[in-house]
Amino acid sequence: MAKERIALTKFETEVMSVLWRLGEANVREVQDAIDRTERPAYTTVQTIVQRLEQKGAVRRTRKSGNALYFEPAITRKSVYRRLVDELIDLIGGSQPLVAHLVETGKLSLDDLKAIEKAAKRSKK
Amino acid sequence: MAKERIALTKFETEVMSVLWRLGEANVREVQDAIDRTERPAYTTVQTIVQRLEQKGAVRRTRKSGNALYFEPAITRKSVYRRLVDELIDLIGGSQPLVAHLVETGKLSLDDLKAIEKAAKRSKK
DNA sequence: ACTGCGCTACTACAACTGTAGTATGCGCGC
DNA sequence: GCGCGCATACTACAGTTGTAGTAGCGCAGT
Repeated sequence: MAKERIALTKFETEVMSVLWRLGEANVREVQDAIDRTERPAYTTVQTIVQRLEQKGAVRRTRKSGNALYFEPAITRKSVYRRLVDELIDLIGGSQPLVAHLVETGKLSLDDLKAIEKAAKRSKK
Repeated sequence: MAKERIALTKFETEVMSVLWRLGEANVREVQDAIDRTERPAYTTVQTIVQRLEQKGAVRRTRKSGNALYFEPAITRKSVYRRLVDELIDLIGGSQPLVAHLVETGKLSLDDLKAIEKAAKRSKK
């Protein structure tokens, strides 16, 4: 699957990032992995994970002690695609998006070259 | 100004896009310019414009008949920057973002080259 | 001057989000 | 075998967002 049209909020996406990184985790581990000055309460993270479960974005894998473990049920790529598509829509094309990145210094010409090279390599 | 940290929703951004394009418009014109199968009600657009006004993203310019005209009070670039920054944060860097674009075919190598060229030109 | 129609201003509201508390259950250590 | 403590399940709630209705005012044409 991973094709599902699941819409994630910002925070939900953040939690998914953690799960993609860790592969599998319980709520406590997710909370610990969240990188913020003001870390959300345990139950807050829990709620998010629950919502993700309802949406079908994560699934339970096992139980250790009385703690549940979760893993992603959708791919990082499918989520990124969605986010990127939305932004492209808003900005009006991927070219303008990248142009904007370059203009604002978020991306250097060297970066572009590196990406090009990598792309060429993987293409063939 | 245009430096303001104004957060816009998707729909608000859509309306801003129209205003950036038209330069100035009344609610009716904005509604007409919105490109959707299911066009929102006049009053819906009106509400959004009002919220944008409250947020300081647009300002009234004049009155014609009894219709108000609005113009953007923040720049396209500042809004894009915000959106892009958020996405980059989520994805973890602008390089991965562009790489993703290339991978998923949203951007061709030729596009990259074109951008590079344009960037080089404007740089000097 | 009057009236009708369009526009604004105000109000409403349900769904979604971020945030967290409470209650209860269950496994582990003693 | 029992209780402690952490985890879960459920509930709550305010702010935001998309969506739109209604009331009423003020131009524009007669």
